[in-house]
Amino acid sequence: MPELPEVETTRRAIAPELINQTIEAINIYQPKLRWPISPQLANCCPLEVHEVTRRAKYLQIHTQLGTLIIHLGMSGHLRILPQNTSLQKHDHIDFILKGNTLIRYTDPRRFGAVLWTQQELSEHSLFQKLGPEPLTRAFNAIYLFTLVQNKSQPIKHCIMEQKAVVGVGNIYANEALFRAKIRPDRNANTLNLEECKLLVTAIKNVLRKAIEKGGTTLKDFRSPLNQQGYFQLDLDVYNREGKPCTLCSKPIERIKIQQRSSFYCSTCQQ
DNA sequence: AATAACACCTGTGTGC
DNA sequence: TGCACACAGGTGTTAT
Repeated sequence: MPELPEVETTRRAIAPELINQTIEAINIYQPKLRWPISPQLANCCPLEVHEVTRRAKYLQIHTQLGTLIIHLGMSGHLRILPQNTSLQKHDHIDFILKGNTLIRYTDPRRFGAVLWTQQELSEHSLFQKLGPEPLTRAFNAIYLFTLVQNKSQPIKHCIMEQKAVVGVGNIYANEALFRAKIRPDRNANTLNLEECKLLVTAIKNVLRKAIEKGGTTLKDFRSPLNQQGYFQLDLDVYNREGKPCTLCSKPIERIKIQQRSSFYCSTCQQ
């Protein structure tokens, strides 16, 4: 489900519920996520939340004792619910707030993670190898052009790896490459500076627009307030195999790149 | 060291 | 209906 726009949409929805509030209890129903949930997690309450931030696709809930780190994996989501809401299949964790609210973590495939750390986040292993945030000046054409020089892999994989840049997943990688008019299977080191500039701009624009629209709801993405996203209405190539290109009407093609479905227009993208 | 494939897990859709 | 298989918004680990 979640790439950067969906994670950011989630962050914006839960932040007002959490900031300056207290998590009074954490109920764990299923500890087997990507990494087993530490038993310590249930024992650290009450937690006073100071701030809710995002780095790449990770949510960071900062408290007086440490930080909760949440990753939604492929199918995870958070919801804001009244405390009497009954549990359903795949509900794994409840964060019980003071008052009548809880925040519930649900994740059918359990590729996501909920971690507790008292480390400085800059020293945490999860954040060591991440590239720059896409919506900052650190992610720019010269940076990407320099990095791409010794990359012998498809450019689509390069921008999805969370090393050249973070937050880009399969939907937005396809969409950004279409907007930049670059084929997803181009070897990264064949991009010239101008193409890097177009790609950087396309990534920034597509992510900004998707955040504005509350993310992409293909199937089941909902914000914690149960609102769907609307960026799927703006998709040019993702999941549009055989449908006409929005620019030239030629049918969109689908290929596999590093095991992931990749969609492009063979006329508009070079 | 860089790159590609695999693994984790459940649900859904398709074709026989 | 049932079954087998492909596929799904991610990423750490293992193999090449």
